[in-house]
Parts: sequence; structure tokens; C-alpha cells
Amino acid sequence: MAPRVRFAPSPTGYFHVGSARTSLFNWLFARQTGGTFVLRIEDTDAERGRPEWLDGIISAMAWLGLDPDEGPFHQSEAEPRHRAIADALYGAGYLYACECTREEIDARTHENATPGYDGFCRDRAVTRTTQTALRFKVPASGETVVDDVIRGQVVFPHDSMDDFVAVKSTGHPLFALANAIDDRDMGITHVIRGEDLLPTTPKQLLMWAALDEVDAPVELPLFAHLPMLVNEQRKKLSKRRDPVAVESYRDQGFLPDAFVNYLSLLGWSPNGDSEIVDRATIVDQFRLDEVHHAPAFFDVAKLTHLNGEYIRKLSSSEFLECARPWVDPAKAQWTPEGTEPPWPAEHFDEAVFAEMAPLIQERVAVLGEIPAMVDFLFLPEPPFDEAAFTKVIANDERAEGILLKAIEVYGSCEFDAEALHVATAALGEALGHKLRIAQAPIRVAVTGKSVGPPLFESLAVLGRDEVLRRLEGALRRAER
RNA sequence: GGCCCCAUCGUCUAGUGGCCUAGGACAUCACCCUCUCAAGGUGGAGACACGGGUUCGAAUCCCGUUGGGGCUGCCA
Repeated sequence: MAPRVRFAPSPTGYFHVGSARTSLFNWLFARQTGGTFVLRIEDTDAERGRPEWLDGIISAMAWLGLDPDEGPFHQSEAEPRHRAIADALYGAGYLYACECTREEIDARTHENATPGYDGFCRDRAVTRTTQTALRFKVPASGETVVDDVIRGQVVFPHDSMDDFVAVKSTGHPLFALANAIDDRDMGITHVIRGEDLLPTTPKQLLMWAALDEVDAPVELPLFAHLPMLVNEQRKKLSKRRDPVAVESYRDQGFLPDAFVNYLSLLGWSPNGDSEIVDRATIVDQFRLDEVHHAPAFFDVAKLTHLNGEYIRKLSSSEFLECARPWVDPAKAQWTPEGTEPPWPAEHFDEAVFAEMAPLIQERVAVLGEIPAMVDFLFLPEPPFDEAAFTKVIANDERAEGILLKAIEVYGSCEFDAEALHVATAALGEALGHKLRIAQAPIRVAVTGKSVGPPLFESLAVLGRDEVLRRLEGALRRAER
């Protein structure tokens, strides 16, 4: 039977990198085995879900190329069935009514010092009302063994498990119930999810066995718990402190293939000698049972490096296309949030950018770095980096001579990159300067910065008149 | 507190009893290349948490210790 896996996020906020990893590993397993990848939205907690969050999940998955074969299904739509099954479970004695409030439980816990439900109502035959929750009666003795694909057998003694709530007092079915029912109904064969769910697994196994009694028996899926993704403090990635929104990585200019490649390296590694591997290779080589056991630090520095490799591998036309949202958003398919080009849209010149692009392509690690690297091409008065201006022009007595000489030479020389290179080297030499010294004030005068793409190509693209204008402008500025 | 998981360079990992004086990648340092910055090249520093076993032989198997993490909701 072909495997069926599901990615079952609850729509609480933006798409989390941990979710992306879980989703990816499910997707990889499905693609590799010829199985089916199902997307199920666990939206049973109506108070917390919001429609736009669902859109966020779907668009982020699409961006990463994690296409579901089925879904999105909404768990909330199966609520009538969940309620019916809950009634059956209650009727068969697997669930019992509990009238304890959280406060009462906490008060008793204080005395016992062991958190969790104490089974107060378990044998009191409380009548089921709109004030009572339904709890699952965990066997008093024995143990439940989770046979995990990644970790092997994990044993949970029943006396360490409390009687968890399956149905709220409102009648609303909870994760512990709905999740198991849906996995059964959808014929899920492999549950691949984060390790944080491992402690709930024995409860779901118990639930599964009970469901086998009140509903048609279904074969238990295999479980695989992926190691956590952690921050530098080795704590589970948190929405509050850590940069975990997949959307923000897209907006910064990470490439989906690079992001997927990086994510795949967290807990898994390719067979070959390179860790730059395309999707097909990952699908082919991925082995669920070889996934590493230990938590992995989500290292943005390494992600960034990998992204740079992917950017450099792009063809020229691909790079142009990828760059468009950052340089010419009006003509792009989508626009990165929170950033826009520093130049007025009408000043952008596609041909000029295309000419410089190959030089930019090998200098950026994320696409979001592009605008700052080419702003001088589209800004009539590019802002000066004051520190650079002061250092190489205002406070360097060599600058004036170089700039004056450059104005003289550039006024008549050929204006292509190679000729400018030769001319600049020559004018520097005439003044007794190495090219590295001679180019510095020219670069700052023309681009406003001390670092950037190769100077002579930049000058050629800008054109003689504009270059002369800026050189003179810098000179005047230095006199002030 | 209880239950559970985990443990190779700072980080991600290779390693499945001898091929390991532990390999690669990121980060870092030095040098080379060089019009700046990148990229690239070369080289350096850098790890099997600890203690017991098992074995002719242990990073690899077992036990313990220590350390880290997760869960402990009428959230998922």
C-alpha cells in the first residue's frame, strides 16, 4: 500500500521554519515512496485561527514547492463526526465526565506536588452535562510502547500518564481525539512530526485502540519524531525571540531551493561529497530512518552562504528574474514586504541593471542586498557614506589631485570599462599612486560608497557626462 | 518535581567495532589573487562530555554520571 502522510499545522500565526521542516520531511517521504502528501489544517480551536494565517501557510508552502496532493482539509469540518465518535467512546466507557475546574485541579496538585490531572472524577460516575469535560480513562497499570521509526521503541508507563481531556465542556472535540480520528479516516500510514509531540503519542495510541472498538478497526500508522530545531541557546525555536517566519526569509531574498536544501541538512545529510544537492537528489537519497536524533541549530549564517551559492548558480536571465521584485517591483509577480527600492520607480533602467547584473550576481548572498549595491545607478544624487567620504576625500590630501586629473582624463578617453581601467591606472601612476589608491576617491565620488561592484564597469554604464558631473560635485562638496 | 528524548570541532554533520594520528561544510584566522567588496585558491586552529564495563580492538555496544532539551492546558 502506498504511504499516506500528512502535514497538520494549526493556523496560529505565520509559517514557522520548524513547520517548514516538518512539512518538507513529510513531502520528501511522500515523493520518494510514491505516496500521498495530505495537508490538513487543525483548526478545531476556533478562537485562535484566522483566515489570513491559512493563506500564509498555503503560500509559504507553495513558495517552497511543497505541493500537497490532497487538501487543505479543515479539521473543523469533521466536527460532527468527532462528536459522534466521542459519544460512542463515552458510551463504551473509554471516556468519563469530569466536573473539575482548572483551579480545583491546581489546588489539589499543590498538595500532591505532581502536576497533571489526579483522576478525581474517574470513579465518581459524574453525570455528563454542559459543565463537564470528557476525559480519557488511561489504564491504571501497564505501559504503552511507541515504536518510532527514528528512535526505536519508547516506553511510557501508564502511571505516568494522566487522564487527558478529549472533549471540552462545550462539547468541542480536542486534538487528542480529532487528530486520531482524522488520521484514521484519511488512511494515514506514517505520522512524521516534531519531537515535541512524542509525549502525546502514547495517549494517541491508547485512543486509537479505543477507536478500534467503537469504530471500524484501522491499522496503526508508523510514527517518526523529528528532532527539534533550536536557537543558539539550544531552546526550541520561539516565535517571540527567534526569526522563524518563513515569509521573512522570502522577503529578505532567500531562494526557495536554497532554503529547502538547507532545511534538508538539518537532521539529514546527502550521500555524496557535496551538501549542495537539488531537490531530485534529496528525494532520491532521503531516508526517514536515518534522520539524526539530536536537535539542530537553525544557522542563518550557513543558510545565507548556501543561498549565495544558489544565486551564483543562476543563469543571467534567471538572476534578472529573481531580482525583479527588489529592483522593479511594479513589474514583478510579487513584492517583498518591508522593502522597496531606494530610487523612484521611473528612474530604474532595465537595460542598465541587466548590464551590471552579472557583477552583482556574484556579490550578493541574498537578493535583498541588491538595491543597496546598485542604487547609485538610479539615484541622481546617491547618498554619501559620510565615513567613507571623510576618509578618502575630505581628509586625504591625495584626493583632490586624483579627482581633478580624473575629470581631465575621463573628459576625452574612450569610455568603456577596459579603457577606463587603463586610463585610471595611468592617471594614478602619473600622480605616483597605485591603482588601489587612485580608484578610492573616484569610487566614493561616483557611487557614494567605498565598496561596491567593479568601478570601471560602473563608470561605463553611468556614462561620461554623469561621471564627470559627480566627480565635480564631490570636489565642490569637499571644499565646503 | 514526574515522564520522555538527546550527547562527534563554536555550528550542521560523516562515521553503524578495526579503513579514525576522526572526514566535509559554515563560521573563524593567515596567506594568495585583486580597482573596492565579494567570489575563488592554499593553509591553520578547532570535537568523539565524563566514568565504568563488553571486546584482541570502541566515537561506534551496555550501564551509570553529568549536561542540554521536550512534555506535563477544557492549545496543537
